[in-house]
Amino acid sequence: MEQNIAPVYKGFLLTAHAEDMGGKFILRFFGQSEEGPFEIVLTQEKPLFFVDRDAQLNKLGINFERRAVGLKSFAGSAVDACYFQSQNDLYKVKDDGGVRTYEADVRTTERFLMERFIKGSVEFSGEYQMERGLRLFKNPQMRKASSPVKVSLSTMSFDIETSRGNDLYSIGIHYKESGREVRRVHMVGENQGALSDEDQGELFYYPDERSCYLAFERDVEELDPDLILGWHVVGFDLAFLDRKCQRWGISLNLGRKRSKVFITERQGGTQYARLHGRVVVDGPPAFKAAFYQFDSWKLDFVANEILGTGKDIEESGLAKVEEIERRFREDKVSLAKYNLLDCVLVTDVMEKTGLISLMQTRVELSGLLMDRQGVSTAAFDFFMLPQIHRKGFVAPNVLDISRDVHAAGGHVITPESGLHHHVVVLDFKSLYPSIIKTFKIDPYSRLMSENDPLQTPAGIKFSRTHHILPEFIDSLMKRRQLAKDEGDPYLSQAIKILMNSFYGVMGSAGSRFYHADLPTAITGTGQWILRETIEYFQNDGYEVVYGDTDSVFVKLPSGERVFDKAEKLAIRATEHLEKTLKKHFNVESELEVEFEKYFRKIFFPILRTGEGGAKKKYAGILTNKHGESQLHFSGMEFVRSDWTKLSKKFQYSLYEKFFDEVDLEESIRMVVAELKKGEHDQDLIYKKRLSKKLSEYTKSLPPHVRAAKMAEEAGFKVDRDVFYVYTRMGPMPIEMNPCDYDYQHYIDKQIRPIAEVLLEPLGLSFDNIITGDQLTLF
DNA sequence: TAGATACGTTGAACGAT
DNA sequence: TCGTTCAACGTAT
Repeated sequence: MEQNIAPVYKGFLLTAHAEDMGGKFILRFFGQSEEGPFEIVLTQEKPLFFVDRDAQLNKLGINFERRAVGLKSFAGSAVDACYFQSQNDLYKVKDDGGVRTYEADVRTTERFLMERFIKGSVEFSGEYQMERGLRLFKNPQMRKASSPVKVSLSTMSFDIETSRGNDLYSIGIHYKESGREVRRVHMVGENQGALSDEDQGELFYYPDERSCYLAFERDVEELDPDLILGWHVVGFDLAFLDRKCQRWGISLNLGRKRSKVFITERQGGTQYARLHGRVVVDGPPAFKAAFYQFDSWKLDFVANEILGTGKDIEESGLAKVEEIERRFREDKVSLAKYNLLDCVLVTDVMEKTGLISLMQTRVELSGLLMDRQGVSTAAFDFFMLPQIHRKGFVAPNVLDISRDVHAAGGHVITPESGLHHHVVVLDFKSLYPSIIKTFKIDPYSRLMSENDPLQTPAGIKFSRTHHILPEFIDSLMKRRQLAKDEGDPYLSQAIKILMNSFYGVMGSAGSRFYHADLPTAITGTGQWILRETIEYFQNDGYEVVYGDTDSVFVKLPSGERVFDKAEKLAIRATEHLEKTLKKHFNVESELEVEFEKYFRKIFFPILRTGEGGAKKKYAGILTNKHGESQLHFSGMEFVRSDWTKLSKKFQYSLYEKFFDEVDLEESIRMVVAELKKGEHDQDLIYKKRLSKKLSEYTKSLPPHVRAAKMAEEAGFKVDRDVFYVYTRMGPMPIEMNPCDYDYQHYIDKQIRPIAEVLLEPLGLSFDNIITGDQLTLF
C-alpha cells in the first residue's frame, strides 16, 4: 500500500520573533535550509505565565485561560498556568494588582524551542507557499532535528563612507557564499572611472544619496544574505542609514521580505539591530562574546593581528576623515577601493578565526539563536527550565530575585616577595564545574536537599540523588574530550564557554535560578580544596610560594627532573583529595590536579601601596621540557593596556637583565637619557577606555576623561578608547597632535615605579642611579 | 538583550593644617 | 602642603 508522505525539510534557524498582530499572536521563525530560506509562522502558541493557585488576578476585561497544572513554585505552592491571546494582554494582567507571577518574562519563542529541545536545527513538514523568494510554512509539524543541520550561511559584509558632516559618500559590499563572491561599491557623485581588474569589484555611480542607498537595499534583497557583517555596523553604519531613511520618509528595509530593521539602544549606549531572517554580526561585540581580546578594537588593528594585513589609509582621527573627503572630491576610485577593502577585511577576519562556525556551534549547544549569544543567563534558562518543569517546578521571574549578600570568591595566597627558583604551577582542571559535579550543586538539588542530603565543607546541603546540572556537565566534559580527539575546535571551545558560564549564572541576580547558597557553596568548597591541597604539599615538606583560586605554585628543591616530579605531585594531590573528600564528605571526587607550567625563576614584587608581596602579579622564566625559555608576565604593567609602550619595553628588558643577573643601573640610566633626547617619543601614548558617557563623569575627572573632553571640544568624535599623552600642559588627546612631552612625568610615572620594584630588594635607589645620569651629562 | 569576586595602582578630591 | 579616601580602570582566576 502506498502512503503519501509529506517531505520533511531540515533547516537551521536564524531569527525568532513574537508578534502581536491585530490582536492575534504569532511566532515567526526564519532560517536557512538545503532548499533555500524559509519562514515558519505559528498561530497556535500562546504567551503564558504561572500564578499561585490561590492568587486572585484582576481580569481587566481581558480574555485569558487559567488552568491548573501539576507544578509548584520553589516555595512549594501549587500553581496555575495562564494563557493569553497576546503578549500585551499578559503584561497588562501581570502588572495589575501586584500578584506574584512565575516565568512571565520567558520569551515565548524561546519557550517554544526549549520545551521541544530545538537547538537551531529543526525538521518540519507541511504545505508551503513561495513568498518573496522564501518558502513560507503556516503551522507545519515542527520538531528538533535528529542531528545537527549543517547549512552554509551566506554573508554580506558592508561598510559606508561618509563626510565629517552628515553626507553619505559610498556603500561597499562584499557578498560571499560557497562558490560565489560579489564585490561592489555604490558611490554618490559624478563618474570618475571604474575599479581596476585587480580590485575585482564593480563601481556604480548615483546622482544622489537616496538612489545610492536604494541600490544597496536592492543588493541585499537580491543577494539575500543570511548574515550581515560589519565593524561597528550597528552603532554606526545601520544607525546612520536609519537616520537618512527617516529623513527621506522611507524605512530601512534590509530584512527578509524587505522588512524593516529595528535599532534599539540599551542602557550604556550599546545598540542592537533586529530584523527578520538575517543576523547582524558586528565584529567587536561578536568577538568579545567569543572571548577574544585585542589591544585595540579598530578594524585595522584586529585585521593586522589576524591576517597580517591592514587598510590603505594609515592615518586615524582627523587625518583619516580628511583623506576620505579628499578622495571623494578628487579620486572616487581610490575611495571605492578603500571602502571595499574594509568590507573584505571583515569577511576575512571572521572567516580566518572561524567566528561564524563557532557561533553556529554555540547555537547547537545552547539553543539560543545567533543574535542572543553571550546572554549566559538565557542559555542557562534554555537548559534548566525544561528540566525543572519535568521535575514539577516552575521558576520565578528574574525581577523577583533579590540579592542581599555577596558570595565570597576564590582564595588568594600572599606570595613571599622576591626571587624564587624552580617553581612548578599545578592547577585544578575546570575547578568549579568539578565541584558542581562532586557536591551535586544545582538549583534543583538545593530544593531537594532533604532527600539524602550531602554537605559541602561550609555546611550547605544538596541532594545526593536529585540533581540535574552534574550529569549535564559530565556529558559536556565527555563531548568536549570527543571534540578534541576528533579535531573539532569550535565544539570544544563552545562547550568550554558554556561550562564556564554555569557558576557565574548561578551567582548572578540576573538569573531566575540565583540563590546565595549556590555560589557560596561553590566558592567555599573551592577555598577549602585549595587550602587542603596547600597543606598537603606543606606536610610533605614542600614550600608553596603562591596560589590563586585554582592554582598552587610549589617550589622544588632543585632543577633536576622537575617535569617528572611535577607530574607525580599532581597525581598524588589528585589521589589525596579523592581520599580526603571521601572521608570527610562521603563523595566521589571529580577533581583533577594538573601540572601546568614550570618557572626556572620567578619573581614576586612587593606591594607599592602597602606591605608584603603583591597578589596576582609576577614575572618569571617559563621553561619547557626542551629547555626552551621565555619571559612571562602576569598582572604586571607589561600586560596592562593602560601603560605606555615605553614602560612595557623598559620592563621587559629590565627583567631580562634581572633574571640573567646583568647589571640594571646602566640600562636605567640609558632609557632615561634616551627619553629626554626624544628617542622614545613614539612610545609615550596612554590608552584608556571611557566606561560611561563623557557627561557622566561628575565625581572626578581622571586624565583620560580630561583628554577626551578636550578632543570633544576641539570637534573630534570621541571614541570609547581614549589615546593621550602627557605634555607640560597636562594630558592631551593625540588627535590634537601634541608634542610638548613632559619627560619628567614619564620618568616618574612610567619608568621609576617599574625600576623601583626591582631596585628596592637589591638595596639600590632609583634617584641615585638617575643622579649618576645627570653627573655624566654635565 | 545583565556570568562572578579578588586585587593593585593611579590621580582626583577632600579635609585638616 | 600633606595625608587620606575614593573613583576609575584593567587584570587574574
